[in-house]
Amino acid sequence: MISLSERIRQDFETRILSGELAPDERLPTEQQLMAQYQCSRMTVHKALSALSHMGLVDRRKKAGSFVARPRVHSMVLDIPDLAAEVAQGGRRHDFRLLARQIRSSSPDWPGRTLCIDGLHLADGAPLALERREVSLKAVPEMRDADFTTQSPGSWLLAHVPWTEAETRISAAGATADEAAALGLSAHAPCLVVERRTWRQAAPVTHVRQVFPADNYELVGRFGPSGR
Amino acid sequence: MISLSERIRQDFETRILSGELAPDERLPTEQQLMAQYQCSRMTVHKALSALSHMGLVDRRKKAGSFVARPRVHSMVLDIPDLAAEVAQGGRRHDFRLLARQIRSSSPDWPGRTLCIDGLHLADGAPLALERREVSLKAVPEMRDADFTTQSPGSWLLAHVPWTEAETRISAAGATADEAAALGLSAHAPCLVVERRTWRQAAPVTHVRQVFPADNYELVGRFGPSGR
DNA sequence: CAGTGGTCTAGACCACTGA
DNA sequence: CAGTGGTCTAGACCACTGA
Repeated sequence: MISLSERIRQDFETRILSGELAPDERLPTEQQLMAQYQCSRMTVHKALSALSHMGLVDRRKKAGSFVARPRVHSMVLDIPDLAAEVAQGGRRHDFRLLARQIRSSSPDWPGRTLCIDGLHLADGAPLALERREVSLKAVPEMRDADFTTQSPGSWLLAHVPWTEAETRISAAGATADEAAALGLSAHAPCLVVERRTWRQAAPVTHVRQVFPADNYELVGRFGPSGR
Repeated sequence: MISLSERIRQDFETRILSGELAPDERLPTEQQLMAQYQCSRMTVHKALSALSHMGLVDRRKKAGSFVARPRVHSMVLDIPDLAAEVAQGGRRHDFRLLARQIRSSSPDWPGRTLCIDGLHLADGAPLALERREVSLKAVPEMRDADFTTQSPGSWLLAHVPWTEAETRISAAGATADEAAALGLSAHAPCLVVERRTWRQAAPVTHVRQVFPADNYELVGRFGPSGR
């Protein structure tokens, strides 16, 4: 059973996405909607406020509420932990540790950092090559963690609470080292996902994951069915 | 001046992201927060409800509100129209029409489709190669549109209201044709952005954009600064 | 069964801003 | 300056579910 405010929100979402309400068209005022739906102002306000938050409606004081013009496709992209994502697809995930070293302080990284190279495998086949730096100042416990069974990403997800993150997605040709580790020919096209995370403006980790093309893609949706 | 409910929301966001409140830790009840902030229940409810919507907090009846465990990094990726994005970066955008034809009905596309090949240029340099199919059944007016000045993407954004969309991001080596059009060597790594859009479950357009690697990247953020 | 969150009401005051 | 949306209050009833 959905709430009345959710029904009002869905009504207008449907009418906007169907084109019945065109961009720049004015929606009824909250007063009119109160009469139409026989409910209090807070209930219609919640519905219109949610549409405004979604970017489907622009609300302006005195002027009213208007169907927004589509400008960008803002897409919600879920980037889960690789181990979780592979497991959800019903495949077996393994992480093979390739190298591990501790580096001293650098301009980018105050304090010592743990540098980890590893390979993600899905059902035994190479999925992605990962190079990660972790600040031991931010996460000292990681020095003694074991990555033969658990990937550094999974470890961090389980041991470090919420962080701020920036993700960059690009393409690149595999370097000689990357090609060798992934079983590709040199310069083979790859998808590169790079993520930096912080806690309180202090860097926690920086990871670069290289996926052979045609082996991985990111999918995002926008629309009423998508939520 | 921010509202009280927004301040409450930010207080808890900060405390969660800083780690002061650890995953699974219980937050105060709405009753306790009413006393603490000297406000009504609706005000604290709005704040906690927003945190729940953001995924930072899990709320369960009778049990209470708890800091959520980080699982995925859901990242909001804005994929604007290329012309608008280039212009925003202070560069000049041009679209060069390479081919245009009308195809008859196919299994994938009921009704005739308009097929457009073109090249996006930023300050005169190739930015992306685009191949697009548009359903003339859904958008008959497009048959007579002029794409020497405006790209098909900009035209659609201006003439077709909200759609549902699915975006896929992957990497691929340039085909011979793509390489020639973009001035690359064959098999050069490229970022591929593919988007399908619908209105009322009827396909509107399908576009595949190929960006030379190192020429383009997608950036998304998660965190308190990001909103 | 009692505590908690989800929703709603009927009112209020206010800031903003377009007619 | 009057219409509109933003926020808040003090209450209510209810569904859910863990102690």
